[in-house]
Amino acid sequence: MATIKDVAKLAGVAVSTASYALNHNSRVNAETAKRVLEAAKTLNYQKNGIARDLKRSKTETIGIIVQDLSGPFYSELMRGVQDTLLTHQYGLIACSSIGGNVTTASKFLQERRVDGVIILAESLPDELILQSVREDFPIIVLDRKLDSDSIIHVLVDNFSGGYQATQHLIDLGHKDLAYIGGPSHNRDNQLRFEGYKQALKDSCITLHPSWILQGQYTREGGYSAAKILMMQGNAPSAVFCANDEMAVGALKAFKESGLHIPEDLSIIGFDDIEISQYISPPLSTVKQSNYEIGSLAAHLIYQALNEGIEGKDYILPTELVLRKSTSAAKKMEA
Amino acid sequence: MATIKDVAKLAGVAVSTASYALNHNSRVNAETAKRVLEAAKTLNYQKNGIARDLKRSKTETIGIIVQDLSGPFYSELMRGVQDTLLTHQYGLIACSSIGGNVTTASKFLQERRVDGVIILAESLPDELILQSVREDFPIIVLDRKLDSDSIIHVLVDNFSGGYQATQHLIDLGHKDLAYIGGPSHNRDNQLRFEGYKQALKDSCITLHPSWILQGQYTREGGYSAAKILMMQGNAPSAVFCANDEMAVGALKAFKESGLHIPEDLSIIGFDDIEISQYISPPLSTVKQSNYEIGSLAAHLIYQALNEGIEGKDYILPTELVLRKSTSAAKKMEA
DNA sequence: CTGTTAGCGCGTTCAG
DNA sequence: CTGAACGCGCTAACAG
Repeated sequence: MATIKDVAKLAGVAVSTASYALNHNSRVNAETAKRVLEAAKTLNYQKNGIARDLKRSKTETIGIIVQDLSGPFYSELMRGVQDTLLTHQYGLIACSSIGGNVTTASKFLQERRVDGVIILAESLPDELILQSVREDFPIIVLDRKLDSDSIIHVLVDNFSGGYQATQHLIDLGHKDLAYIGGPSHNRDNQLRFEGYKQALKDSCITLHPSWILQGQYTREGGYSAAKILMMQGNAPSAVFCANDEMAVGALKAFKESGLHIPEDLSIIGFDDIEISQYISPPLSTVKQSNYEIGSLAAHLIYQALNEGIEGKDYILPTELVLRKSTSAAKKMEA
Repeated sequence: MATIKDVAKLAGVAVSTASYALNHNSRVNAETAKRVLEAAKTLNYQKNGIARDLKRSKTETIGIIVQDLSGPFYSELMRGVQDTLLTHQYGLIACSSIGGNVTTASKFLQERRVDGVIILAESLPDELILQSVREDFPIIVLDRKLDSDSIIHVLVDNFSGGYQATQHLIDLGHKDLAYIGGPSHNRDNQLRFEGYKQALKDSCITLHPSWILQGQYTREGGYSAAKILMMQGNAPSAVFCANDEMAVGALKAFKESGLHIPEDLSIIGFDDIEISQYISPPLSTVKQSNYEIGSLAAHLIYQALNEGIEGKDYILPTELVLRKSTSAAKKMEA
């Protein structure tokens, strides 16, 4: 447990000199520096990063709080964050929001252990975030909209995405449009649903309550929802699933029942997850660039830390990705 | 950026008193404590965790270094770690090993920012780990075996797993057993292969070199290996794939060639990844309990920190998971 | 029993 | 190249 003092003593210099030498500051004579470095090696000296951070009052590290470290969080998003921070020489550490408010999440948020945080954890209470607002501590929230202009939001335009997906089906001539949604309290889901409703409204199509189903955002949920839909008798001609996972499940259910996709029924998802392009037929979907979200979040945090920005909100557009699971409606009246 | 000093000043007490009050130490009179707490609230005081850690020389946080924060790392394992640390009131932060040795990984390892680390990142150089060995800093390595008795290893018994899988096929009457392996330098793969060879030997079955193939641990690799196997003419009656990914690929290849699994050919994998149970037929495989590994790792680190243990190594057993991709060999000679 | 003084942990950095 | 202050909170020892 050698400290810089030990190194200095062994090298026969002052602590300050040792510090300069160890940080390769040129004001130290090469000879001396070498002696210091050797002493450090001999003693197996390792700097105490905590002391350093304390003194410099910065950590050059950003924290990201995710719902569950063990869950499949958005990997593209994480990659975007990582890549961007790396170019700015910032480190990244992640923690999960589980465990009440004595967790690492609150350490990140309240105890200055990181220079800024990115939050992607629905279960983290609003209050905890709001309480953590303070000068010069950028907080980027990706999973909700909070009422504070010290918080920067990066969100996806879920409403438009839902609208786009629905409008696409309508454009193909579909009028009987089911919606398989995610958890009802989920904000993203609500907005996608709003988009769906608005699109129907704008085309004067009446919403059919029995075609509004819940699939919990899971593959199994989508599967069951699709089964229910078929059991009801009056099947729709197209289905908009609020995420791709459910769409995959629903697709399976429809295919099992002998329906041909997209000939008999069109299906569109949301998210553009990886397998969407591999399943058969490849899934049409609405894409949100998670990499871009992550990268933007990281970029904003860097800016906030180094140049300063006003707490602005960013809403990223969604993009329709058309593959093979949607096609023109059959002419029923023909 | 209020500090404890400001709080003390506002409350009209000494800094030490403020500290006691904030930590709910009973030696401070309730009245005074209340004044302090109020002052803290007024000033929106938040303790500087870094200063605290520095003084106490411990962080009560464990770091886990994974290959890639954005990749699909073993989620069950992470859950095991999380659960266990939580019960001991330790925090967990994760970082990835990418980015050279100026990364957060080295901050974890060398700068005392965490009380201990768990490593699950093949790309992290051995030297970096070895350099980081020091008194009272537990390091648990899950992905390799290092030559230092200050390092604790938690590994899976890959040899036995390979043996089990092979023996299972032998028990079913198979004698023509192919092996589709992972990267040859990969330790896990080597051991699984050793297990395979040993099992053959113990049953006096000669190893057939043209049935030993390489699939790089990827689905595509497994697919190609299976194709090659079939092109060779003398197809085996059973295949042991060193991981499930390759087994999935191989299965696809065999099915495409019109083989019926398991009637025409038995196939067994390794890892028990999630999709193994969903594919058709569900894959028989060798399971390693990742949750258990994670939980054990966390437990060991806690013990090392609080009670002390000798750097011992732990090898966890594997378990055969029989599903539908293996069945009795056809009687060729009948 | 309550509150205060003072030193510590460790590295950084300014004035000399 | 060095001495000393500093960042901030903790805590042992002491005084009232």
